Amino acid sequence: MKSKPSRGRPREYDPDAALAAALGEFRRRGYTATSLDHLSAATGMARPSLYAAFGNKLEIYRKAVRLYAEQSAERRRSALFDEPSLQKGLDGYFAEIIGVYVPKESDPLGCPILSVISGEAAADPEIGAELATAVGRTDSLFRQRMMLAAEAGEIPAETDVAGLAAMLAALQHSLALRARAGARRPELLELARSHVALALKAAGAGLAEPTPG
Amino acid sequence: MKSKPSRGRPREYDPDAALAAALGEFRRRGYTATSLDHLSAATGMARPSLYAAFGNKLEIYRKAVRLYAEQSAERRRSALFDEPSLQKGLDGYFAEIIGVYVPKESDPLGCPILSVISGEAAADPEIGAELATAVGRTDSLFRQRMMLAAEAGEIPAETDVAGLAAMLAALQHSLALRARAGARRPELLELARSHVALALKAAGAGLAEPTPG
DNA sequence: TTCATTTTGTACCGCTTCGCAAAAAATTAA
DNA sequence: TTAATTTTTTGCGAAGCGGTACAAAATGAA
Repeated sequence: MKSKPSRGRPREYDPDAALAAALGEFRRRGYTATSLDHLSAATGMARPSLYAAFGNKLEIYRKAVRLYAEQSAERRRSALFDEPSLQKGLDGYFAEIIGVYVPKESDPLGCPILSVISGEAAADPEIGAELATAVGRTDSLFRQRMMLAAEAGEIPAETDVAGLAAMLAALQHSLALRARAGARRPELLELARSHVALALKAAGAGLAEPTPG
Repeated sequence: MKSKPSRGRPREYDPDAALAAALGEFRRRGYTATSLDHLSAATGMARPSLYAAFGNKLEIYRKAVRLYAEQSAERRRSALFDEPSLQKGLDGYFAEIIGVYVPKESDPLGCPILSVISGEAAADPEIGAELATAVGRTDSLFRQRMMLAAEAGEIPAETDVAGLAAMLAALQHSLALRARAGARRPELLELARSHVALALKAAGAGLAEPTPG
């Protein structure tokens, strides 16, 4: 990670801005349908510059996604873990997610990963691995939160933690898909609220006595 | 729908078999990444024949999907509605779904609709409409079944039917995605079982007294 | 000034894409 | 046999694809 190579012609683009613009193209068009020319136009970088800076198309996508994930991960984690109430934490988490899946300035675009590379995942092992990693990340996030909830007595200790976590992951998968199919924020927010409420009801949240400590 | 045009050179292909082969290509490669040459090789039909028989790429996909939907719809409907027990009906339905999403002879491929055109849905309005239609079909299927269950007293009459149906649709969306990410049958079957169990628990199934009539 | 270094812009590579025109082949009807 | 009809085959054309070679431009260092 060289910080500032002082020699040579200074670059005219901002790498993070370029990656953000690239991700926008991928989200709108899908992975395969996005060409290097599209990326070149969206970033303002000539194709060779793009290649020199980030690598080939898959690497551009991966770097763009990594940047997006890093930028949004903290907000999600905070919504989920810094809120004492489990229900409020989940509602906040999904509100955050929906805000990304349905950008204010544009049509619903869904998830930059789930909604974009699902079509290519079966044919390209590298893309398949990318998708599997994303799914696994969500699963483990929810499992962590559910285990904490079980320890804190927010849900009964005998709850099927993995099943409950999977049920919440399913909500996320469904939101991504519905956004991709054109659903708007109010519809998705209502869906998330009722799904979370039902999931917590299934877990027996509120029926158990909180354990001290 | 002309049945048997007796005149002219007889066609050498079976239209339904060709569409099934085409759908296989779409499922493996994704919509955009599947070229007419791929379809030509898979069906054994030359590109102009393909074009003359089914139309352009999108029409080929649509016709292939319609054939698939017609062939699998009856099995799903039967699993869901012909089984008196709600839980068994749902378990049978999802077992059926998982059988399609993870074919025995090949790697997991996911849903021929949800997993294949998600990437293109935001850029192409026609494909977006195709995806929205598929999502809506699943929603209405589950809503019908839940309303019947409420009427039959299998779940309390005051149940949030739409929310419960959406929760089951979310399971289907999640199964499609997980299959696309490489998940195998046992994992998905276990996931479906626990999701259905939790959903019915949330609905309060079994806690209400069945109403006669 | 001169050189080393880095980014940019032009032009091109071989290959694939979708779509179609036109001819050849295979059949039935007259 | 001849004509009419339908499908298959061949081949093309204009455009697009991912990727790269190479020279021009812009900077700091010597």
